[in-house]
Amino acid sequence: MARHKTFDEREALDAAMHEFWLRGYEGTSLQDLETAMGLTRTSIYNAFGNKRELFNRVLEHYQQTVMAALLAELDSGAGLKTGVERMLNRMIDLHFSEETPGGCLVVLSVLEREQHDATSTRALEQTMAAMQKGLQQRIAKAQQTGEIDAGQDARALALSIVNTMAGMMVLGKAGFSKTALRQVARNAVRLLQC
Amino acid sequence: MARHKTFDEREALDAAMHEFWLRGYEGTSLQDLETAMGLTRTSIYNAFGNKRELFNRVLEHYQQTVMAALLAELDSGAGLKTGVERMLNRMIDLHFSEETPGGCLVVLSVLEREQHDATSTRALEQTMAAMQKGLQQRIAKAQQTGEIDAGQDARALALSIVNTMAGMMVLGKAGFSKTALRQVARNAVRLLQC
DNA sequence: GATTTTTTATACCGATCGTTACATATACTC
DNA sequence: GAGTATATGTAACGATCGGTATAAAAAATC
Repeated sequence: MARHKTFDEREALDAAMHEFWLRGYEGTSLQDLETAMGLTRTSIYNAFGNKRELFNRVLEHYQQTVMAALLAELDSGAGLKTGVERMLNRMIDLHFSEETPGGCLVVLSVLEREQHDATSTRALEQTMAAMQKGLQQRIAKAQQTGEIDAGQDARALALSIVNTMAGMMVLGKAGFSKTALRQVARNAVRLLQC
Repeated sequence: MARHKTFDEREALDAAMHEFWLRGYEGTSLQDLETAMGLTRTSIYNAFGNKRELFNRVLEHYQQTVMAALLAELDSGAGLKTGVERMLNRMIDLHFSEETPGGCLVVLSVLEREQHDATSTRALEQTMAAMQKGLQQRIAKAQQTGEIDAGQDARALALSIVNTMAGMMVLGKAGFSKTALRQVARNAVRLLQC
């Protein structure tokens, strides 16, 4: 009977996710991953295949954890504006949290697209497109209930919110303060009320 | 009497700028730079010092060329809203131009801050802070002339514009269309009119 | 033409990269 | 305890990294 793995895959993915999130794909060496995951490279290769496949798993993990938490805030129940506000503020809190590297793994990876193959790039683009479409659907629904002015362009508003999310991650990395990001978030919500 | 350099420094900087803009700092090898600049590494080292110093010169060059062109649009004379609109549209055109890599060198470099030393990081942060302060001053002036509602927070508006600029560069790299980015730009200008 | 100074070219350095080959360890069944 | 299958550990691979040493080329003056 075979030996069982002595590590927790989810914890290992968490650790790898933090490294890629902090340093980017090529900026993260196998040595960095070994240290963070507490595994040797042969164990990493055995469990995940290669660096690229590990990254793709990490991206899924990011969507299922970090991004899912953002969507949970968006759908927290008190209306779209409140949901958007809560989601943007959660992103800000996450950025300034000592438990995460700051910024966004997807945003960083999209900008480092030269380092990624077609599979990773497609996954990244689809992630952002899905966020935009999800926002658009929620805005359209809020227009039906009368919470958002039906005269506004739902797609344009959704694009602006996604744009705000991406921009905030950049400003956060550029050293702008939490107060500054909160002002950006408030202005994004104001756009929904115009 | 000494031999003269046989290359044009400005053209060399342009070429290096395109490489760093496309691939990022560590993603750009000396080999890439040699090919793009048409120089051997000993000439690059002779003229610029080392890779880090070349990058810092490239950043200055980017500010003096690409970013100066954006500011020229901002200050093109027909009022702040028109100026902001022209600047944002110029960024979009630049992103989709076949002559440039797309995205923004400053935004990319800020996100890749793990790859940069304190000098480069400070220069990058100061670049974005200067843009925000420049916008804030122009907004305050437009409030004095009555073009912008004096009740609006100039700093918050400036932050939102800078955020929009950064976000658009990310969305551009994420594969969103020119039409989509134009909608984001329009919404940013609408915020000035609220 | 010789000399000087500087530029450019070529080869090489030590370090690190992602990955693989091979060895060792170990969990589990019989 | 032996055997099997799998996990983990160690060493090494070829390639590439940024940078340096040395050689060759060339512009300009004398």
